[in-house]
Amino acid sequence: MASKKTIERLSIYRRLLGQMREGGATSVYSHDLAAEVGGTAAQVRRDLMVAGITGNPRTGYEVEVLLGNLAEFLDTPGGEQVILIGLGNLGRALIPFFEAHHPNQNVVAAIDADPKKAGRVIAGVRCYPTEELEAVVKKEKAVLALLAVPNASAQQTVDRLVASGVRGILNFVPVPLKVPEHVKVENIDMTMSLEKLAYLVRKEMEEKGK
Amino acid sequence: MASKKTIERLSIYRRLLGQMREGGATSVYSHDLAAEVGGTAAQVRRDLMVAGITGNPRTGYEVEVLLGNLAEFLDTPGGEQVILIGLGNLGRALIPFFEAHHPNQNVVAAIDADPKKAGRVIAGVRCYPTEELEAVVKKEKAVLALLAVPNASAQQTVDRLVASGVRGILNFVPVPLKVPEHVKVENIDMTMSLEKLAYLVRKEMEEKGK
DNA sequence: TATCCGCTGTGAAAGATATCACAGATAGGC
DNA sequence: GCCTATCTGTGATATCTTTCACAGCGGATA
Repeated sequence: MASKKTIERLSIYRRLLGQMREGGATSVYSHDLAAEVGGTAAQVRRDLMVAGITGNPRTGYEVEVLLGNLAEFLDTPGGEQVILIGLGNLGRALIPFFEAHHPNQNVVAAIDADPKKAGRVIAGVRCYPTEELEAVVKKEKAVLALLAVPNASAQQTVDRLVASGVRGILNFVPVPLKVPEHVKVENIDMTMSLEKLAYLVRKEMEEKGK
Repeated sequence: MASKKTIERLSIYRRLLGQMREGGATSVYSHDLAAEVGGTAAQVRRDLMVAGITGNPRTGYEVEVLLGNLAEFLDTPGGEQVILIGLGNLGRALIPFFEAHHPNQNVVAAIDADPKKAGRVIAGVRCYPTEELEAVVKKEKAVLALLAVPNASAQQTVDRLVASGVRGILNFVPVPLKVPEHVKVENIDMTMSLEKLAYLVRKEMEEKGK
């Protein structure tokens, strides 16, 4: 029912509302949120409508209530266990990043091909060798995975994750993954994003040239 | 003319074609590319059409030629200089990542608030203190920036980048940035992506439940 | 209690994106 | 040299997403 785009914005609204609450805000209008995220008020209202959230025609939305509604809509009760695969530069950087921001998704273990890393605890997360991937996924009941391995081993790692029961993969590897229908993949494609940015900037500058 | 979505896919096609060339492929059909990226053949043809690229009705597209056409369409001749702001865990991980994949965008310098890092060379990139941001942007003719600073300093850093002449920002900070019209921002919002993934997985599982 | 103002909730319209489906092209077989 | 099978290029169509625009509500005000 709710489109991907809507989910993305709801997540962003929530984060913003958290900051607004810190700042002492108790209620917001759709146009306040819109201004913060650079969208339109109608869009915000439509998104909230899709999530079944309703405000007050005179006072807008109560921040506290809205945060509760968004959590109810977006979050899985109890949260999810997340396993990190690949402890290269990027993989290691991801741990503190997600720890900091995410109460509802928890990085519970890491896997790396380098046997020297097995048994070590990196940024609070225990590391295991690749052989134990299946065992760790099952023991920790990991439903989500962060994939940050070398390109060449991405697909075979994914196959093992899927076979072990992982249902969602946040993919940092610039390779398209093949997964069965019931498994979801979200790609974080930094090199593509940088190319896109370069293209947009060039077009903008050509525009100006005319 | 070409939509953002189209640019994204063209960039992905190109990367794939590079790999295919390694694998010895000399020509591809639209449905080959489609199968690799998980799209439709019509979509691929339409994208290439938008880029003004044309194939042969009998033999498809010649890999070598197609790569050339895509480079001509996507790349700025001479490439772009990129400056990295913020050398925390994430920032440091980004350098080798982009070095590896990107001939056309070059990370030429880094900035960090920690004065201990100034003067050091990290992963081949020289680091400067924050005071020198404007000078470095100008000296290096940086047009693009990678933003990986703490949330609280994101906006003020962006203002300085924009004032120095940066035209595009790849933003890793989970805060919406305010920039003037002529500056482009692409957000890499990992925490949002993880939440989205969690949501999609939950929905999928509920679906199955019924 | 009655009036007013500015917000929400939402059908309807517009705009953007993806898919369909087929005419036309062409390499290869005969 | 002609026929065939199969692909491209692209109007037309369908679907998805955003925006418009306004009825209706509800608190503030007097």
